Order: sequence, then structure tokens, then C-alpha cells
Amino acid sequence: MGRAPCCDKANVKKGPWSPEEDTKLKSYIEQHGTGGNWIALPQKIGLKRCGKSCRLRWLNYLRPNIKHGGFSEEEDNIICSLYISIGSRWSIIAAQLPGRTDNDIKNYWNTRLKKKLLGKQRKDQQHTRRGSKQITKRDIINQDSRGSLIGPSFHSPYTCHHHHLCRSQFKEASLSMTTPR
DNA sequence: AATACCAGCAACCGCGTAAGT
DNA sequence: TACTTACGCGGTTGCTGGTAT
Repeated sequence: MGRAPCCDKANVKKGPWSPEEDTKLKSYIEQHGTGGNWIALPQKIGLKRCGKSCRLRWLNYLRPNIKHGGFSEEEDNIICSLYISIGSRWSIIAAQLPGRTDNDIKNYWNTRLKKKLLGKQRKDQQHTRRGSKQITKRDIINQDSRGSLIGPSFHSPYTCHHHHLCRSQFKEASLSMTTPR
């Protein structure tokens, strides 16, 4: 059975938004608002898009005062410390960073910040455990196809209930990152 | 110059839940 | 109270451009 689709998939365009679609959506919402119904909105303005897709486009790109890229050191620190305290609640984290969207922060975390934090953590571990092995076979196995580290070596402490070390590892890594040198 | 690989990011999917009936 | 519908969120996918071989 499964879940009923939110729209007619056959008559809905997918993939990247064209400038024309952006203009249509933006000018309509600026004039009339969303009308409290995202699903009806694309039909109203003649867009062959799913309501969800319109909502996402508006929230992440078309909305005024959206910032993209160029995360500051301060923003990095806020994201890291919030991630440690609440986990991957991206919308809550985004609410603390004006102009940033949850999607942007999520991408930034997954592609860069996680590695940055991990690199820092590794450096610190090597420093404290001088002479110990550096990268293990397991580290390599734990790397997914995109090269990001997965598995016990880097769980979110709030999604992993099995590894007691996760929480302390995160805290340790974060502290070493947030505290000024 | 061609190909393979990788990183970054935009967008989609599906679930949980709030709101409406 | 039970059911339906739409929204919001987080995880994941897949495209694109850059870099390495």
C-alpha cells in the first residue's frame, strides 16, 4: 500500500528550478503570500511543480535575507555546540543563525564541518597518544562511498544509544574546537 | 586530452505530527 | 474520538564542477 502521494507525480516537473519558475513563485508569494496551502499554490500560478517542492524552493532560496555559504568561525562554533547538545535538529539550529536555512546547515555539517571537527579530534588524539597507530583498517571500512566517516567512530550521540563513548567523543572534539588557542 | 574520482550542494522522499473535519 | 490531509523535518540521492591520474 504505502503512503498516498502528495501530488500527481506524472504531471509534476522534477529537478532544478529554472529562473522563470523562480520568478513566478517569488512574485506570487511576495504579492499574495503562500495562502496557507502549498499544495494548491503551484496550480494557482501555473507551475508544474509539487507543493512541497515550491515550499522548499521558497524557504531555502527565494525567501528574502537568505545567506549562502561563507560560514564564519563563530557560526561553526554555534553549529557544533548545538549539534552536541541537541543532535541533528537542523531547524532548531538554523533558528539560532539568522539567514541560514536548515538545509544549508545540514549540507555544511555533512560535507565540511563534520570532517573539520573529526580532523581536529584526530589531531588531538595523536597528540595525546603519541606513537599510537594513526589510521586503522576499521577507519577505512567505516568510510562510506562519499568518503565521509560513518559507524561507531562518529555517531551522533543522540541517535546512537549503544556507544557510551560517542557523547564524550563529541564533547571532547567540540571543546577542543570551540576553545580559543 | 580523456577519463575517473571526489566534494559540494540542490532537491527529493517518506515519516511523524499538528490541524481540521 | 477517529480519520484525513497537509506541513515540516531529517535523511538520502543524484547532478555538476573541480581535481587527480
